[in-house]
Amino acid sequence: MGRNTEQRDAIRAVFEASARPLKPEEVLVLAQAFVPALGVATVYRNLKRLCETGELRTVELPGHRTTLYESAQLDHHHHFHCQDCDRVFDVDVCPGSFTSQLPPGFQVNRHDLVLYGACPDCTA
Amino acid sequence: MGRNTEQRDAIRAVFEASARPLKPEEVLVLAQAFVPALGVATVYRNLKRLCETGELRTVELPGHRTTLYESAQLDHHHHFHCQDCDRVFDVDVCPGSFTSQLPPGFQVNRHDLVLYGACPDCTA
DNA sequence: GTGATAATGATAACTCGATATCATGTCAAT
DNA sequence: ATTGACATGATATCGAGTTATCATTATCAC
Repeated sequence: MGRNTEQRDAIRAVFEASARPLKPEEVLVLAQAFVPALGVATVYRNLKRLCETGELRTVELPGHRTTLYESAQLDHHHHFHCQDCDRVFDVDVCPGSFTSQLPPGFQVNRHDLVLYGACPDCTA
Repeated sequence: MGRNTEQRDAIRAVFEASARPLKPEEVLVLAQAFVPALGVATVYRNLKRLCETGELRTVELPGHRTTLYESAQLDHHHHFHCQDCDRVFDVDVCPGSFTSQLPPGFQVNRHDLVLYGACPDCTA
């Protein structure tokens, strides 16, 4: 169980080359540069599998109808969502912990921050 | 243009009584306590309308496939999502703007912050 | 190389939130 | 009370995203 296929390698390559989380649809298009005949089903199958093996992780962004995926090896970071082109970028800003500013009893394990606005391509 | 209906009043009442953002489906069920025959289409029509009149606003939360709605009279705030009981709380913390910390060209209009952890009830 | 079988690709089918349709009901100005 | 425009409710429809089906292909242990 677990054969290596060129399709899966293509999908891995796509995530190594990407600076931002990707939708399944984007993965499909990008990976077709390596394997033109790649099909949708294979993309979904492999995204699921690569998450199970810990190579990828899911990213859930507000307002996005679909789940995005990114390499699981990335450091803690947040996301910038361009309201014009709808792409999502990784950004390094982080507001830090909030536990001290919350009412007693609230314990923060994790936080998600999403910035919305215009990316450099769309500002121009 | 603009008649008052008991359906719309019921939907208003639901939001006044709610301490958290609601899905259209939740609004439907809750408002049916006032108007049992209330239909889905009416909920969607009125959510849209109430947003246009400025009474409600939309809230987008990660992991939610649908748009949520809340009263527009609430001050700027963020949300705390309890991972145990799955409830969403309003919290007053705010990380402020980030534009200065971003690469040039990124322009921030808005941000969403979601904290995940345990609420007072679940910490005990 | 061979063969068992895992993986793929094309496509149909499904999910589910949201919208469109349209006959019926209701609000409110008169 | 009348009436016409607006709102409603049941249902069909839409559409994006995802999954299921299944015949075909490709991987890899041997």
